[in-house]
Amino acid sequence: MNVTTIPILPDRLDKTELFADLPMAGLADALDGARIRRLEKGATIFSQGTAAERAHIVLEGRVRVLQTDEDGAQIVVRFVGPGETFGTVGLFTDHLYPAHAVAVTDCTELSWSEATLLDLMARYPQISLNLLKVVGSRLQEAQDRLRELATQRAESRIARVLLRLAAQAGLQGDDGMSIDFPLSRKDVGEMCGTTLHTVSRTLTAWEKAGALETRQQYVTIRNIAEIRRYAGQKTI
Amino acid sequence: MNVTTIPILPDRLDKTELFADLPMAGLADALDGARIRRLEKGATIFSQGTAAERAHIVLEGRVRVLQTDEDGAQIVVRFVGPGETFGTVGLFTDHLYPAHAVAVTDCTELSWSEATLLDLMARYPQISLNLLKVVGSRLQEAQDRLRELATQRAESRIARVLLRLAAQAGLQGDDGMSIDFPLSRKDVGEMCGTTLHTVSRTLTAWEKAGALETRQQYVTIRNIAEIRRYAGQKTI
DNA sequence: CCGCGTCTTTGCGCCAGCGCAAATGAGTGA
DNA sequence: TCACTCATTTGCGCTGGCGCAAAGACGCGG
Repeated sequence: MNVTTIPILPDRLDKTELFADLPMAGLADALDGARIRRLEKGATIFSQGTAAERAHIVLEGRVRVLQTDEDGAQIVVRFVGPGETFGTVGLFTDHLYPAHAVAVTDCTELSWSEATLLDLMARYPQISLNLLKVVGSRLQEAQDRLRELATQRAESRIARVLLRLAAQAGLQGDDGMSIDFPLSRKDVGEMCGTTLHTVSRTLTAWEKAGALETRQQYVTIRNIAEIRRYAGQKTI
Repeated sequence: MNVTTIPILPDRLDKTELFADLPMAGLADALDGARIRRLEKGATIFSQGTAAERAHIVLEGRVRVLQTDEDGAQIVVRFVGPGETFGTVGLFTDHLYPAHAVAVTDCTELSWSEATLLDLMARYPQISLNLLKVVGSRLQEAQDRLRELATQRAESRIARVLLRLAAQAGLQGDDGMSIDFPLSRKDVGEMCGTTLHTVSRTLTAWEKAGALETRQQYVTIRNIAEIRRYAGQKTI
């Protein structure tokens, strides 16, 4: 391990979902068993259906997690940002990754083998609780999305995707809140069960209404209250 | 506690998702802290948005878990059967039940207070692993449903709901596999994001094709291969 | 055995948004 | 700077299945 990075890391681990609220010894042990990697934009971290052997955390950058079905249809499960955990569910179920993970930007990633993680969990039970909280929150979010997809129209689902991304990865600037990673119309469509065409039409309309601004692959929300209005809109 | 029920229960607890693979002492401890209840058909077990204070297991009968949104739109999250856990995610996230739970048939239910469960988890780490497996599986299933809802047509989603229910609650009879609890067209619609009308039309068509039989609130699959065919069907 | 509430079926019209297609614009590597 | 690739926009026609409405069918309680 690189001497210069060691002093920084325990502190950063403490700010991750998985290792929050651990005693210092636990952070040190966790670091000890970690593998650290730099990933270039576009790199595949793991593929759907392959053996799930490691638990992962993003330290820097952004990772897209997506599922494919037999017909080639894709959905974006989520974007994973600094401090967030991904690729762990498979360790506790069928030992297969249920999705693909790809670096959207250059990333720094930490990971632990299954044996190391189980050992850490046995020694520091807080990790189990953290993991339950993570998986539980993901489940609640998935169920919210299911309800949206089943009951809301495309426009309001698109608005909700933007709000969710802004909450997770929004940078407040003086011209509004911008989402800090490249996000195509196709990504948004695959996050809310519609086509890139519908997303494009909708965003163009909102841009004309002054609620947001877009550059290629980037979105800035100018008027978040307006977006909330689109999101909350009844079917009527 | 009733003397006659005690000798039976440790054995049955061992067959639940949550307490599988525990040492005998753990089963006894778990039983010790459990509250057992009989519930009549139609009884509400907990309501969405109220404080989540207990973890639940169905011993007998069937429970419907459903979510409502502000507009009154509903979705059925799942049907919970014997041995299965429900209402636990809230304990690890925001301490609110994320859904309603209602007895579909007369039920026997066990439950544990949060403090008791945490204490059991500390003493028997296997419980944490079991819980992670349960929540992880639910998450995977939710994500599969999301993908279906986003990419498949109504007919194939209806077929998949039937297959899932048959796998979970199917009784093999000589005339086919029947789902062992009352299931209305509305339930099916709310499980797969369509209306009871579309479900009715679709099931009628399948019944005419000889793939299944329905009585009021009950479905028997006569030809499961045919249903799989409907499920796997491309968009074309 | 009758009445009533609930579940189910079925007809009909309509429209949100998909599928297809093509043009334009932005970013990148040589 | 040019060529090429990928993202985005926009037009147009079509249709799955929703919304509405009303008429059976079932089963339960009295």
